[in-house]
Amino acid sequence: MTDKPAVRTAYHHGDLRAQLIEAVRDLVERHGPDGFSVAEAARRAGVSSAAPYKHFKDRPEILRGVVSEAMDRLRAGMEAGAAAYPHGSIEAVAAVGRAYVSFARAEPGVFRLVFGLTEGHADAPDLQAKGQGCFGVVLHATAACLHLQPDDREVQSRAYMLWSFVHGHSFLTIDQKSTVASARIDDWTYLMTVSRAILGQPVQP
Amino acid sequence: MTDKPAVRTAYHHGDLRAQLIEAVRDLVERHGPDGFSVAEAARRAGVSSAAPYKHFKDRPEILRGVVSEAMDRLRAGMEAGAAAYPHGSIEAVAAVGRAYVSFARAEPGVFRLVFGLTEGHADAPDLQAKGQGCFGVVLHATAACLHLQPDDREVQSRAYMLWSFVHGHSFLTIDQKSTVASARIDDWTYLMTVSRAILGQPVQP
DNA sequence: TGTACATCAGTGAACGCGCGTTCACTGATGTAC
DNA sequence: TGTACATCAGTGAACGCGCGTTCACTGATGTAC
Repeated sequence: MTDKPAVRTAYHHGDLRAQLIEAVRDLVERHGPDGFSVAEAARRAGVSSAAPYKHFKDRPEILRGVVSEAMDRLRAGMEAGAAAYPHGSIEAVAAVGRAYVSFARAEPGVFRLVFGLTEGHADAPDLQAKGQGCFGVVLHATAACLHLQPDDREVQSRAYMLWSFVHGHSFLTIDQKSTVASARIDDWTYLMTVSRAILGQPVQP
Repeated sequence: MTDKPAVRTAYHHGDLRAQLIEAVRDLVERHGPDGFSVAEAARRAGVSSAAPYKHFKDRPEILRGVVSEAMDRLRAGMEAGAAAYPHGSIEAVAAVGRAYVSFARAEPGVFRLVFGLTEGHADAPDLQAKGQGCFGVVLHATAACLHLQPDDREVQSRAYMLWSFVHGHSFLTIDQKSTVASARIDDWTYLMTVSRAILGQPVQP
């Protein structure tokens, strides 16, 4: 009950909490969203199987920790993508999508976990807020491109279309379903084509 | 080793194999892709926990059975969707997408399983073929709409775009992520808008 | 600087549980004569 | 039609396993005086 924030690095272990999250992240990556156990994560962090319970209430809470951390990275990637191109350009929109797809490709297990969280009910307020934050990046890039405000109906619906699209492509890619369509083109051409198709049409008044 | 095909309905149990698949389907629906056990499925079917092994080699094989059956239904739904509108119309394309989204909404757990199968490695040839069959429905509707052949590059890439889109929308819907975008419009308007955006542009020679 | 004390991260043993899979078996069904 | 036999779907008991979680504990660290 001190007024110090929870900085407290390097206590006994160092930073077990962060190491557990990293261990779980890795396990999820290797064995899928449900392919991890608290025991295995503890083993990897070099602690007893009871130690994790000093940092997390139960198994789902650990999963939520992993998701939270992953969403931070996803958002950072999307923002970096947008920032790499002129504000308001279609390229900036496509780059946000590219960052999304890259994340999915780099960490398919975690990506699946982020969007398939059923056990640790994903309706936790902080996760909900982070999701909103990620969509906000798409929303702003879209708004800038259309010269409208982010809360405009037209912006909302076109941003959602882009999101659906990129989300679907991400999943099909990591599930290797995209090989079903034989004539594949590269990501960037693809994202630009779709962004143009969705943003390039006249805005209805 | 008789030359009879494996018809053999109503033996001892009746048709345990089908009942097990149905039980697992239901469990996956209730508890997610990994939330089922062979034991629980057997219990539901009213047999001992060893009985399933007379019909399936192991746990993953049961899952593959569920996926196979689900893909049959998905394809049938898509074909029915296409058939409900004039051949070559944009409506027919949108209707294929609508069937896909409906399937995801009706059976989110199974839908996730179909596309996230990691354990029972989804590269089984029969499942691969069924996936190809589903995409074929999109491909044919797209080809008819563009007055081109299904193996045309342009058709392939536009069909894949449509698929990405519908696939993403399906996932976002069942994950309730689509509520993040506040200004939601109804499915049909949405599917028609996107189909037009993707198919309505001039075909490059 | 030194001492006494409070804190709390991590221990290690234990629990009860349900699981996947195996095994030798039983007994209903289909078939050949 | 009746009998003998082969088949094989389903049984029930058993196995070893790893899991999630709990509990009383210990001992290193930070802090107050």
